[in-house]
Amino acid sequence: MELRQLRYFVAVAEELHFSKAAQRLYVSQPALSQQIALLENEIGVELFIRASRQHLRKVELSEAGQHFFVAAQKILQLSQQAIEQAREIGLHQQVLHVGVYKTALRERIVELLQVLNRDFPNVEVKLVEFPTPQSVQEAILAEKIDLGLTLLPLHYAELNAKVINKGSLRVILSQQHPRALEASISLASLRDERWVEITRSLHPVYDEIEQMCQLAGFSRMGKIVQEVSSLELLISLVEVSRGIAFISSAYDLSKEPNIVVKELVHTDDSPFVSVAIDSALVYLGKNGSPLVRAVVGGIEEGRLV
Amino acid sequence: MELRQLRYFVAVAEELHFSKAAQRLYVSQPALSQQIALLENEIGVELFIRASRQHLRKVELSEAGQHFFVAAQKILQLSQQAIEQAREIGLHQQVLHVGVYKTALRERIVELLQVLNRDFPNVEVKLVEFPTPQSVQEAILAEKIDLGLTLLPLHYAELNAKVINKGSLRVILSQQHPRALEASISLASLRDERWVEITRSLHPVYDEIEQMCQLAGFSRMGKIVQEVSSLELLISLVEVSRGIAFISSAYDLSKEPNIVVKELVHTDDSPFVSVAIDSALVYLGKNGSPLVRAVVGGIEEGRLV
DNA sequence: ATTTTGTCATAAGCAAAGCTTATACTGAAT
DNA sequence: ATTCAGTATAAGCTTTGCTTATGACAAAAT
Repeated sequence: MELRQLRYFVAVAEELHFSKAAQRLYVSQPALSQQIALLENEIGVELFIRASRQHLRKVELSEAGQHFFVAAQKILQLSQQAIEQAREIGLHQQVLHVGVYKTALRERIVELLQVLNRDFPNVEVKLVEFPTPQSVQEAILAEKIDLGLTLLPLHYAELNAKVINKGSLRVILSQQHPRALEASISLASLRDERWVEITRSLHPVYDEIEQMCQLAGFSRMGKIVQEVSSLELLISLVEVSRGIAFISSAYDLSKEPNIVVKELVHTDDSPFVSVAIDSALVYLGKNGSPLVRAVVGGIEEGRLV
Repeated sequence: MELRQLRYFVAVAEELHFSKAAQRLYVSQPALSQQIALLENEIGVELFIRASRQHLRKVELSEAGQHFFVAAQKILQLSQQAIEQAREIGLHQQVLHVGVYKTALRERIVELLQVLNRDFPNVEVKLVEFPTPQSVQEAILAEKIDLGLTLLPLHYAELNAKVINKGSLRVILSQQHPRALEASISLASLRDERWVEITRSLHPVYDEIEQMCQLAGFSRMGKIVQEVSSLELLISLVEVSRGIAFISSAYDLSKEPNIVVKELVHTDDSPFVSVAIDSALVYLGKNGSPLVRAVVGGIEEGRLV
């Protein structure tokens, strides 16, 4: 018997529905059925009375299943407590320095802080802001911070990354822009626009974007009317219709009143290779502290994303 | 976190020694180290202070590890109780009919009964004896018994088997036999002996043995001075020096005062293909009851063998 | 001091377990 | 009858865990 089977069993017992429980557990329904069957075989007792048989429309707990349900809940609860207790003792008053790329990724930052607060309540988290994605990575190498929340790609082989948000490239326009009301926008149709952009040296994927445009049949060379050093400035310039701009979907712009965000659509006459702008947790590959590894591992389990 | 990791952790915490704990768990030491490392990573806390560092000669529990140890024991105990409780409710007053091949396999029978008594105390076990290995299998097919403890090979495709004892062929001699004191015996050196044997129709591997002898360069044809219908009689005849006989290592003959058991040894001038006489639990492949499946599964886990 | 021994960690390859997609089955509703 | 909802079964693939072999490191022995 394994705890996974107890987790699965409890989910089914609560939902009284295999498919729904499977969804909740983020696994397929057959995987769930299989694990429950294994559990029942090991115990030698049917825990559920299936919907198919017995002209029932719902799954029901058998008598043995009802008792097992209570026991399983208790075991899972104790397991969780055991982990938390060990953390409380072992990580007492530890400090975790987290470097972040600007405030722009604030959605992710908030989620990360919530998870840390829930799972590692005794760890003190100190946020440190950095101006560029790469500067975050440098700070990790220099061991000034334990963990970084920043954009890929990685610039150093010594670093590991766990992607937490698969970002795609979007276009932002001023509300006054003639195309602000169009439902969809293809890349090729932007060939004659004027652009604002982050300075190339600060830009993680400047060249990749140019490449993408070339594939769509045009170049932004000479059409970038202004280069700026910060995202805030970039957004402000788009707001006042200085030009339009590319921006990652990782940024939440819903609170910018004069900005319209457009997804780029693939069309037959305008196919293109999209540029990935993934946000990720970055940390030292070797000699990572147990705390950092636990945090990184826990992120995926709690399905932050 | 999984229960396996807790089981491993408790073993190490009790032994304070990775290698010894690994032995007790029937796994290799690296597998154990790996699982403990995974557990520590998930929790984010070192549970042990390793022997290598800190000039200690023993592994020690860290402060967090000590508390986790108590919790882990409790969790494992509750898990066991949950299974037992479910069995008590679900298998209440069930009867398990176990067919066995004679009393000859008595060692295995005793072990099986002990396991059943420990893990399924509410199940009433009824033993039924059969005269031949095949008759046990027939009784399973006819659903007269739920489970059989008998010798391979299987005679019906509908049956499944779980080997619990890999038997090899041995030779028994009377204590008066001229070779009774020899340390080792090769098959080829038995070419001129006189044999007693079980009647061919009752014998599971009569032909295989003849084949094996042929490979060793001789035949028993005409040298079998008597065929009998029971093992007891066979042994008695060997005792009174009527001849010698092959017998499976599955049988315990230590209490037969006038019998000497000899392992067959491979030598360069007497190589041979050994005949397997494996004892196994046999049961219906399809539609096996949960109880039967749990029993068969539990055997391996408890390492009956 | 150097070698040997004891102990745990690491590495690489392999076997087993679990997961996913696709499909079959079963009773109920239309 | 036919469709629908819900679960089981099957087949293939991926991940996990296990094994054997090797490395690192400190203590004990020579």
